[in-house]
Amino acid sequence: MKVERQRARRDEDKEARRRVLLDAARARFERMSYGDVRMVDVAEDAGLAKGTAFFYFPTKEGLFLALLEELLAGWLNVLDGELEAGGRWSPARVARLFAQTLVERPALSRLLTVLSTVLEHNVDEAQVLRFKQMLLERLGRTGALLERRLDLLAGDGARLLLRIDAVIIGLRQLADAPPAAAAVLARPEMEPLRVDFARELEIVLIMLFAGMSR
Amino acid sequence: MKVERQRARRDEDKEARRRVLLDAARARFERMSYGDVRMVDVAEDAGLAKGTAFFYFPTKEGLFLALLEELLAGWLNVLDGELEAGGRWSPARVARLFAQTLVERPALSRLLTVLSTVLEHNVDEAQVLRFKQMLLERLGRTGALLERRLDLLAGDGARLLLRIDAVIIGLRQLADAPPAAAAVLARPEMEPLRVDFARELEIVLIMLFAGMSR
Amino acid sequence: MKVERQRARRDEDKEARRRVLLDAARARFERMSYGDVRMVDVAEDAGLAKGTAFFYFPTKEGLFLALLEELLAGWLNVLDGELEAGGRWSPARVARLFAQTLVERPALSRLLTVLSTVLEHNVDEAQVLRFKQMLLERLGRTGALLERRLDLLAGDGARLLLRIDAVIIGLRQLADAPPAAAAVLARPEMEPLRVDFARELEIVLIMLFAGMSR
Amino acid sequence: MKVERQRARRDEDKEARRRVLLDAARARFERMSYGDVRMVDVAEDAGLAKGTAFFYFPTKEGLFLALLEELLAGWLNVLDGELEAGGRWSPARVARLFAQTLVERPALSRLLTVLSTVLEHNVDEAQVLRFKQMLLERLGRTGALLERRLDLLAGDGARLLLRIDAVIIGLRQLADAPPAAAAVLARPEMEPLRVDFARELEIVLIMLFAGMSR
DNA sequence: AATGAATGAGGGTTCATTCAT
DNA sequence: CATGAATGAACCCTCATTCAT
Repeated sequence: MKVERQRARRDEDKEARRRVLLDAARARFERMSYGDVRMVDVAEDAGLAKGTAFFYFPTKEGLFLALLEELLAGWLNVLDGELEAGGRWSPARVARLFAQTLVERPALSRLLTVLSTVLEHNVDEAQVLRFKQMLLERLGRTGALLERRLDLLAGDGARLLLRIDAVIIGLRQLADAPPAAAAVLARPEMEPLRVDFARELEIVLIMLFAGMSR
Repeated sequence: MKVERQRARRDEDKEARRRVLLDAARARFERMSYGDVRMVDVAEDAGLAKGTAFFYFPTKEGLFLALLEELLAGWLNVLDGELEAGGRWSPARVARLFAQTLVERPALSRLLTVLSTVLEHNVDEAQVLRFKQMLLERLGRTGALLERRLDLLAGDGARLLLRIDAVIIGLRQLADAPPAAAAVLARPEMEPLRVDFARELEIVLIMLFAGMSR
Repeated sequence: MKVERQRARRDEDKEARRRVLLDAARARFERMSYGDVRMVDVAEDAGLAKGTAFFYFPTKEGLFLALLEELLAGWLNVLDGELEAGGRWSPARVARLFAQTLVERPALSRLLTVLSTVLEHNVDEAQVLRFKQMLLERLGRTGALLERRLDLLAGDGARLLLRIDAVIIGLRQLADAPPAAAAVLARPEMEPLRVDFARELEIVLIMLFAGMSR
Repeated sequence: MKVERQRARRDEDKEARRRVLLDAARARFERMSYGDVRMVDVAEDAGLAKGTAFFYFPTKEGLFLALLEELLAGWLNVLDGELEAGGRWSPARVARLFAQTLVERPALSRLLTVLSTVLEHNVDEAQVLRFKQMLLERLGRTGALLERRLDLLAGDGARLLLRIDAVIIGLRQLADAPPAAAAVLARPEMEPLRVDFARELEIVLIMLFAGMSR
């Protein structure tokens, strides 16, 4: 029990600890709901004691907000990379890009879902500010690429991304049915109410793009 | 202390009890978050004891799911009434109709937000079934009207409504910023991240409609 | 585990529950420090579940403040009874009365010790008010008796009782040495620093009385 | 971040470190309760890292016990100086001396209050022994002066000081009302329960002296 | 000596839900 | 039906202390 792990003295070591914690948090979150993830478990998965986790992240919300920040930035990086790459871009291709990359990142869309309902509570303004600033900047950057690829008016890109965000959040919730709901939706007659996240996202995005083009 | 209130013997009396409970629940929910609403308070607002509330609604989630059911049906009724009424219908007018009627029903969109994350947990399958069946039917009905007013293909109406649902959920969450987030968003440079629910909903719906027309 | 005890419906039954909880609290407190007493244990000693204890007392502090209130009132009752009884009263006899009755009530003086440091925190003003009002009234009553028995000026009785309270608190703390201190005090040369609560209280009270007489 | 501060090699340097820590501890303690003072803050106020503080003082209790030791010795020094100085000494003058010098040292009386309840826990016997020996000796010295000034029997001085200690502790606690209690005491009718530390101490000491004189 | 990561015990409180009366 | 006791799971975070570096 007293097996104290090697101490992280250097900044890079500390960064490594954050990494492990973030990874552990994501791993758990991918298997269960936010509420079911317990800090003790995340810490232990990371090979640390409970208190140590709080040394690196001020609160549970802070930990997951940081995770969201990371996942979001990573995703936007990928989007940027793709969008910058040459080739012909149709709205459909853009939509597919969004849908596919998101399917590969289930934790991301699910975290977006709890951002305003959970993560932004019990986190100090400073961290929220940092998050929003990152968001603002990245929305601008990716938005600009979108404007080019979708032939939008200047400034419409970021706005569109915000709307895409809303659609992601909404569809994710519709698609993630709890057990009881899933059972009901399994009935044949309920087919019209079933939502396949990726498929539906792609469709709605295409609709959105069509509606936004000049 | 032990003054037992009059008992509801007839079905209509019992129905009245449910009414009062639902109204009390809505009133509280309009002033605070779902988590902050306590069953004791709802019961007492309704002039009943805590235990009695559980006689009429099996769980807290059940109570609010019933409330959502009611609000949703009421809202769709209004939509139906409007959409059936004559006059010329442009996508913009439909969008405005949705946005305006929703603004008048803040509890509705906020409940939609917690439907899959909260309400459908801890509720028996029977109630979920009832809810979904109602939803299915109403989506069909209102969907048909939409098809007419927006000149959609047969069957697209219900699908569109589901997508509208997603947009409502997403925008509502983006618009409802917790204190810390609200403070950050108040900064001038954060303007691009601010979301006005009604305004944005109207815009997105118009985009959606445009993208869906044949 | 689900052995639900009989429910206290009538007020007298509820009063009985409070009794049991207060007794359990006192029993534990007599064996250990305030901090070491855990609510779970008190509840279980009382044959109740943890949550039930909080039904009867809002906080741990509230429970012990109620206990102090009771012990204090009981003690003052006894004092009143004795002081009212005929006979000749010398300051020494009064002092002895205080000392002896307090020795029989170890929990009382120890609770007085934590009153302002612990109990009056985390208790709502209403309960504090109730306590202080009781104290005020009882100080007046017992104070009047003291005036008669010690031949004091009118009004000096209550004031004297407050001072006695201070002395009780101070001596109790000096007398209750923690292990490490007790070990040191056991050394022969430390004799001058040892304090026997009852003995010392009696002496100091006599001094106080002497200094207060007209 | 890793800027190691200069090391204290010579004994006088180490002594200086202790000084700074004690001063920092007192400064914090004067602004908040013992429990609210955090070791990290004390250390940082002293320009040291948390761990370093524990190098100079084994425990938090140890730090504050050392502080009490110092304050107490300083106070007794002052008392001695005054009592030794010529002039005529009445009990009232002695009482005033105690009260006034204590008012100038709020931390002292408040620390006396937590001596047996907190400080003497979690401190090794050696430190307690040192403290008690100092106390014993100083009580003897100051006691002797008191005997002279108050015309007491030989040996009564130290005993009296112990009793004064008790009175200080008790009155300090009665005088320091927590918020809720302070609010209640502010009511006009509660006047009889209000305690002004200095004023009351002076009075009680005079009573004590009167009661002790041969 | 100095540092600051690492540890982990520690506990009161809320509230949905149940069920004896 | 109504009531309101009774239940008990659930849980984050602080902070004194240790000790690897």
